[in-house]
Amino acid sequence: MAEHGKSTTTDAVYDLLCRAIIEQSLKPGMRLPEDMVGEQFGVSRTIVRHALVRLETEGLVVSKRNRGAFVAEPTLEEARQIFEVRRCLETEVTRLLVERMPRSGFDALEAHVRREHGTKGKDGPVSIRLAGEFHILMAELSGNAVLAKYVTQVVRRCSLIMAMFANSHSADCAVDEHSQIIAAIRAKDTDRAVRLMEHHLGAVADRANFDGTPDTVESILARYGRELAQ
Amino acid sequence: MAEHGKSTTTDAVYDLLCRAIIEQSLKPGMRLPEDMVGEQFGVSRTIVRHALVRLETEGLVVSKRNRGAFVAEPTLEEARQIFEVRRCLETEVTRLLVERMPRSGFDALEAHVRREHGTKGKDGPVSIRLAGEFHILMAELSGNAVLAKYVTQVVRRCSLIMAMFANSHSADCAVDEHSQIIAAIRAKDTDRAVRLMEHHLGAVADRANFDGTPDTVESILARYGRELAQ
DNA sequence: GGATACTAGATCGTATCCAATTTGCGCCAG
DNA sequence: CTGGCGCAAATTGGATACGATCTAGTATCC
Repeated sequence: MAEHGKSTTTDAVYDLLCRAIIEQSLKPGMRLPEDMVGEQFGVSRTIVRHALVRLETEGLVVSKRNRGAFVAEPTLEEARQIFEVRRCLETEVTRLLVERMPRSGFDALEAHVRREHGTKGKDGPVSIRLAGEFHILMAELSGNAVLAKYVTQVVRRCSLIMAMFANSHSADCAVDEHSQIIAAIRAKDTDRAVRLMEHHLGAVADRANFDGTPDTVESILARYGRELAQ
Repeated sequence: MAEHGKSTTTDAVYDLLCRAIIEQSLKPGMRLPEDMVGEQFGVSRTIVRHALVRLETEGLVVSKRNRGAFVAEPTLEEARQIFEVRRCLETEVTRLLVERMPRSGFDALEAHVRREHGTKGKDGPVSIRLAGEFHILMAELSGNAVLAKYVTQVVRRCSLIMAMFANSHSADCAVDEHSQIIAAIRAKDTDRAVRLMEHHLGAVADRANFDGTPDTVESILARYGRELAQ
């Protein structure tokens, strides 16, 4: 977040942890002891704490007083709230893009969709991350940096949620929906684009089996099992 | 942000700095040397840096590499973007409140409006803060904590912007608009409530003389003057 | 007068220390 | 064998000192 200056050490640690969490290398609920993290990355505890503070303000980790930091475990209620905000923000992004898509915007979006197709059927975490980055790219093209930052945060938390709740046949089918959204924006059809985006996000949320299915016993036990296995 | 634990020292420093910035005791562009801040509050630089990291991620301060932290000076373009996001988020809050305003919600809102009336014509910074807290209260009543957090951040940055750009007859006239919004929500008139909210935010933005007037020479000089006077 | 080199000041990052609190274990009583 | 009590270990929260690094402003030289 340092304005123009090169990436500071804190930023590097933050980025690494961020990616590790989103790709589910660090699983939800897992502890992040400052000593261990600092030792692994070869930095002091101070830096790790700074990175953890940032991750906490963005909702990817939660820290319990005098107990340390943990990878966030969003509850279903939190997940619902996050998706609500995400729908709100991304429909705005869609509206803005219909109005003012920058010149090379469509090229960038279609290039990304091609990359998504490349990982079709491959391992889940990476395709979840790529799917999220499509939405982040859209937000950045909107020209509103503040909006893009919030979309980035929300999409990342959604990636974490998807990693927790998603069924095996995860987010692949969404790639076609991405293409449709691009087409609607290109056609300057605001209503259709927003409707597609809402449907897309609704589908993503459904795929994470929200409404209806509350926590099953095995999912809870699986989570506790992971924590134990740590 | 610590979940249930008591407020840690970092939180206290963060809150103090936050209020000081919003009430414009710390003026935009002012330097925040870690030594000085820590000395004034009686805490070590470690704590101050944590608080500054949080304030930076929320956009209230910017830190330049090896130069330290400064109170943010939003440009007009940033201000425009922030207001765009704010309108998006707060119309969503309004829609949600029409659907699901909690029981004691109207009492809380009207009590706040009365407090705003109490400071009518008094000093600007405090009434700017109160006006902002009305919107934050609305967001909290929406029942979506994530949405409320983002609204809080955006409103705070708007308070900073208002403090920078607002003319002398600042935000007092907005109190009546607050009452009208409450009435529309109570009547479950979504369209009217959203329209009022958009008009209200538009009026707030106008009051900060956005569109049309770019930076005047005197405002720029005033800012540099403040920085020099530091 | 303008460009370069140098010094002063601050931050960034590290290492180390102490205090507070939580956890987990053992011990003991019933 | 079960339940509660208390103590010790581990970890975070926080403070301080020190070196490295970068910026800014000054001084110098052409």
